[in-house]
Parts: sequence; C-alpha cells; structure tokens
Amino acid sequence: MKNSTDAKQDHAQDTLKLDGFLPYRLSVLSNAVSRKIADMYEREFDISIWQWRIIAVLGESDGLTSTEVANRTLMDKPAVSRAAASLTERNIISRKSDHADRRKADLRLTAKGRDIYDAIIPRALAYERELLASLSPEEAGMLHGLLTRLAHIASPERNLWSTQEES
Amino acid sequence: MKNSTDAKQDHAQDTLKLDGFLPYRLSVLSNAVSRKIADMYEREFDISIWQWRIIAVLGESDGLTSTEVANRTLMDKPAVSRAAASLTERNIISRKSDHADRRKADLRLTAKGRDIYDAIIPRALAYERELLASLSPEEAGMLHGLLTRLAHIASPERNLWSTQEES
DNA sequence: CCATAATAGTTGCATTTGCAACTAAATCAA
DNA sequence: TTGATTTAGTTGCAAATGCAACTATTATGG
Repeated sequence: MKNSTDAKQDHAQDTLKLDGFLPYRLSVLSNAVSRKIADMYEREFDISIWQWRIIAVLGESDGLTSTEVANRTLMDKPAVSRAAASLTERNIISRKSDHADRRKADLRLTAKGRDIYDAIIPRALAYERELLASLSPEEAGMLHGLLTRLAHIASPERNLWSTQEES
Repeated sequence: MKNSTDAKQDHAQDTLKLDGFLPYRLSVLSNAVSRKIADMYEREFDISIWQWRIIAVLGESDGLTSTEVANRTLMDKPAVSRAAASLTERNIISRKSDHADRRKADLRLTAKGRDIYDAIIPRALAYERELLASLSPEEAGMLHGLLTRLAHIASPERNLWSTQEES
C-alpha cells in the first residue's frame, strides 16, 4: 500500500533526494508553520514569536525569572531579555525584582497581558487543530510520540520538551 | 506533584501547554536538528546550509538555473544568488550563461564540487539514520507520511515537497 | 518597430539571530 | 573579611534572513 515506504527503501543505499531528507523536511515544514502562525500573532496582536513564547509560559505559570523563562522556552538569555524588555515597556508583563536576591526578577502577566493571552490562546489552538485536522486522533498521538523520540536523539543533553514527568 | 494542573482544570478545554503545542515542537526539533547537521557541514566542509542545499540539488540533477534551484530548495532568489556566488568563487560550482537566453545561467557542480557532494552524502545519510534509528521502518514511513500531510495543510499553495509520484 | 510587461538574477537594507563579553549581585573559600 | 567564582541578566556586534528595489534581457501587443 503506502508507496512512500518503498521510496524509503531505495535511497537507503547512498542516494539522497533533498526532498526526502528528514532534516530538510523538518526545516521546511517548521518554517512554513512558523511563518503562518507568526503572521497571525503579528497581524492581530503585534506580538513576535519570542514575545508569544514568553507570554505563553507566563500564562501557564506566572511569576518566573528570566532564566526560568529561557529554560522553558528554549530561548537564549539575550533573547528573553530583549523580548521581555519590550513586553514590559508595552505593559504586557511586569517585572518585580526579588528582595532576597537582587539579581533576579519575577516576570508576570499584567491584566493587559492576561487579556492578550486569553485572546491568543483560542487562535493558536484553532490553528493547531487546523493543522491536525487531517490526522486521526491516533495519528496525532503517533506524531506526538515520534517527534518526542526524534527530539531525544537530536538533543539528548537537553530535554527539548518535558514529555516524562519532571519532579 | 504538579499543582498547576489543578489551577488549569477549570478551563481544561482551551488550555495550551507550550510544550505540547505542535508549532513549538516542530520549531524546537527542527532547530536542534538543523543546528547539529549544519555544524557538521560547517566544521568538516566549510559549507553553510544554503550552500549545501544548492550542492544537494545540483548533485541530484546537474545543470539547473538559479530559479530552478530556488524552486527545488525553497530558498528565495537572493539567497540562491549569494550562496551560488560564494560557491562559484570557491570553484565548487560553475555557471555557464545560456546563449539563447542571456538572462539565464546553468549551474553545475565542478569536479571539486562533486567530490564535496560525494563526501557529504554519506555523512548526511548517516546522521539521518542516526535520527531514525529508534524508529521502526513502519514508524519512519508513518512519520514521512504525517509530515507530508502537515505540509499540505501548512502550505497548500506551494507544494513543499513532491511526495506524489513525480517522474 | 516601439512601448510595456514579464522574467532572471543581483544589490541594498532593515530586522532578526546567536554568541561573546560585560555588569551586578551573591556565594564560596581561605 | 576579601578575593575568586558562580549566577542573573544586559549590551554589543557580526552574521544570517527576508524583502523590496533594481538591472539586464526577453517576450508581447498595438
């Protein structure tokens, strides 16, 4: 049936069709998806992807330091610093520096930030549903699992995302 | 354990965990994979990802114009132009302008380019195999098919890659 | 023919990105 | 103490990207 599996067979030797090369496919697909969803964030909320990631994790659990945000979003520290500065300026998040350790500062959503979060979430989920619409629930679960396994191999040192229970 | 789940319960429907959000997962995985393989190209062959893409398609079918390369690699024309210029300078590809239509020029691998191609291919395939090592052949085929379907949805206008029988 | 439009490819530029180097604060070791 | 180290976060900068505008050449319509 699936002739794609056959296709896999023949380049098992030492031929490479760029089209079938997994890193290329991931890159192209991820780019297309990112572009599309970033356009939505940008157009409707004037929020960049990095800003969105910060808002997303603060929406999940409020009151994180920059470093915690960086870990959860896999952004680097400068990226968090700049995106957070811009969000602070726009009064979307607030930063309250820690009295005990004055190097740290807690970031959290302001009321305005929460509004934005609440407005974006349904859009983001709708887009994800749209993407997954052609997949059965089993297939979606399979995809999820496969991506997780690839992530473990691609980056064993860092846990790209927490699939298994973390403490 | 996770006490955040309690807080989440009340609107369990429209909740988004960044970790489980498909666009995020694709982006993170693709980044990790790209970074890792780009390091290899760079370190061992002093070739960027874009340069590699050009070499890869010219290795598949020699004698393409910039525009054809751009279409097959999903790079934009300026990117092809610059990467090709650099490869030409390093004598990895040659450009021969078309007599009939002097706007066009055919790009093809030089002998040196072919050597590089032949040297990279096994490394690229080895990395792909490493990635796929934890997947059964059926799972790999499944992954292939799922990514293809997602690509159709993410970018229906453009055929991200030619999955349906060509040739 | 000539003016206009289309196509191939290049150049320029503003933004984004990734990384290194830096400041400030806290911790550790003597 | 106090000097060295580690940690949190910021700043600076070089390189990568993406897009628009441009040049050169070919095609088209009256």
